[in-house]
Amino acid sequence: MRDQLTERSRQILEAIVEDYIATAEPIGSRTVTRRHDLSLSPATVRNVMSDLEELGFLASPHTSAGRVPTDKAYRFYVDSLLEVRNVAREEQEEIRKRCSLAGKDLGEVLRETSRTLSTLSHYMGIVVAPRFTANLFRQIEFVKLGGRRLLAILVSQNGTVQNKLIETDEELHAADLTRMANYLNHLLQGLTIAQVKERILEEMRSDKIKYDALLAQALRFSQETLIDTEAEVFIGGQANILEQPEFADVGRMKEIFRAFEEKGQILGLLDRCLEAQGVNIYIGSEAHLSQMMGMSLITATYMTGKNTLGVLGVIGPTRMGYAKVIPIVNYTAQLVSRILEVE
Amino acid sequence: MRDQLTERSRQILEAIVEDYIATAEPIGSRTVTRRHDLSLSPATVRNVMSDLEELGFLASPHTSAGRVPTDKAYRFYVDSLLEVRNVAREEQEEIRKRCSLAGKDLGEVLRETSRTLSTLSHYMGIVVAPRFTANLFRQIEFVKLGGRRLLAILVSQNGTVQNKLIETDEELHAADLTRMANYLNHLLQGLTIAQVKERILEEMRSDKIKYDALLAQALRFSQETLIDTEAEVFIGGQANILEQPEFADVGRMKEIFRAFEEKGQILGLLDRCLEAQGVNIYIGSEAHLSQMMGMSLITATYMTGKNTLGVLGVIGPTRMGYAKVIPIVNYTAQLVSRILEVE
DNA sequence: GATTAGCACTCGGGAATGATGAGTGCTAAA
DNA sequence: TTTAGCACTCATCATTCCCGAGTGCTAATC
Repeated sequence: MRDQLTERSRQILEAIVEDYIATAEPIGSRTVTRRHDLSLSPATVRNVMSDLEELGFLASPHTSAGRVPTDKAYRFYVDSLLEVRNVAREEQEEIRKRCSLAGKDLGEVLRETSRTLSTLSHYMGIVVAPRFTANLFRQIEFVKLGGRRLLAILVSQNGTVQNKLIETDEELHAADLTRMANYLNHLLQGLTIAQVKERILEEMRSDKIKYDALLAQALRFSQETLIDTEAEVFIGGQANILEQPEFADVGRMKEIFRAFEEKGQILGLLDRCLEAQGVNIYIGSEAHLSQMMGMSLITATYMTGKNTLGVLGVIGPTRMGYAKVIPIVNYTAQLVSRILEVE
Repeated sequence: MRDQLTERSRQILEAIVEDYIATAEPIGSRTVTRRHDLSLSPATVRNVMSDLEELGFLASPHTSAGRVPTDKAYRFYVDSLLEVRNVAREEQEEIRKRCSLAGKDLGEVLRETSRTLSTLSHYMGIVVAPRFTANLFRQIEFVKLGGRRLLAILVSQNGTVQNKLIETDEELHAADLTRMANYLNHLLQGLTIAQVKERILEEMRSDKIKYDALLAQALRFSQETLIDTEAEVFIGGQANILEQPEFADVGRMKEIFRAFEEKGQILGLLDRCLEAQGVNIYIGSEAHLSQMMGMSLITATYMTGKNTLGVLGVIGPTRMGYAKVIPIVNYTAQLVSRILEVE
């Protein structure tokens, strides 16, 4: 791909992409020569631009309106042209301050992180909370509520809690509950939640269980408690995106907001980012999602040690300040990783 | 107030309010005579409308544009003119289906309730989750995590859970934790959370405590666990409100979305609704909130027995289908009450 | 006295018009 | 290969004009 383009076309393409990112207006040949010192005449630039259009890097909204980068152009720009900046001191400062623990619980930190991503980028910030499954099992407790209702509380190593209301067939004694909890805590010590699930299944098939109805019940309860709830997604600063001129049109805006109200829609995409470690970029059509037309997604995974926990990032128009946003996302991910490390 | 107006003015005001609710366009004298059979000429209607403007019920956007109801008119309409409809069978059906428990936890139910309110009304649905303080204490547990970190888990009668990560000065033994939990569970049995807070303070001052550092610590921990987190607010169907013509303007819309991103802003208003039992209506300026200009809020409290738990409702433009929305809000509140009753 | 017809007046919104300017593609000269 | 020149396109913006819905006032009518 790189060699289809001469050095000169590359320069011109870069100029157009950057100008368009800055102004959101179609770029004409004269504008290019005026704003960048290429020592070329507009006519020459016109010829080059015509070639670039032929190759699919540029498109014209109408005959006399200059040209606009395509998704392909942004992709080329991000892959080959972009010089990633550093995160400015003050921005580092702000991220660190706003994403700190400071007595907040995990949910609050992640919500605030999504907002921070949004204010710094001026687009939408997005954070997917760690899947519970990635955690280490710590302890399970049963609390008797009124009647036959039971609350199972599952605590993981890092202090996240999952609880589940269980309706039992018959009333259970406190002593029974203690026995069940002891049994499970012993059985599941030190495993990841994913392993816990397997161990429960194994144990259910074992002989020992066949003769002890109580333990069998304990296993069923713990299994029920572990039913995976949908991953939590925090989307921050939706209002910020309204500043962008591409959403001035109400219809477009309505679409966007509908899309993000159903967080599930975009979760599949984010799951894909979760699999690939590090920074991930989807530009417009690359996401293969109709709601993402004209939008780009920049994500980075956050992790403790070598365990990927979750993913966070920024969603904005394809005309996005990649050079600025990519390092911000990256820096934030690393910071969140460090915070959860200490946890 | 009622007697300032003759029967005829009342009819005309009602006609104007209803037409305006239906069309969102300023209503002129001819329109009134055309759409409602009052057997009056436009000229007469004009005179009446002029009087109504004088009295502050109507306003004209500009000289030749018909008239628009003021907040005062809506208030009068709601108080004196409105005939509250019943909730349609299918709507009852939908509310019941979507707000059912069906294995969901409380948060999910309330979130779905806010969405349901939104789809049925075409405005924004809003639900404030029960304050933890209103619950009955059931049990407190301490779970040791790594190092000096401790997780306190507080369970209420109805199965809601509040947990808090606590950093201790020195490492505690499991036996100590059990003793602490036993002490607290015994001490706080049967109290409401609000009472629990008081009891902890009392106990801290008692003599017994002075000679038992462990119990003193237990009290401190429980106190920390009880620090009230902000009430959870679910706002559903923000996108639905974009259908309304009054938000066609992007600037207005941006304002709204910003206002509701900071849920805290509106929480004060909702708290006021919480105090008054039953249905509450704030029309435009009545809320004394700049963000609520041009918006109305209809709420109803939900409760178990005689305990008010929380509040739910609908936010939309002042030009709102009160006759339809009020019963929907009311019905939903009753339904949610019933659901939580069984809980 | 209340109601209505008539009339002059206001004003926003939409259609028509035209100027402006940014931009293009093509051709021929440098 | 590059560039100057030129004819052409088209969105945008301001201007103008007209239309219609609406108003307030006055005088005639019930």
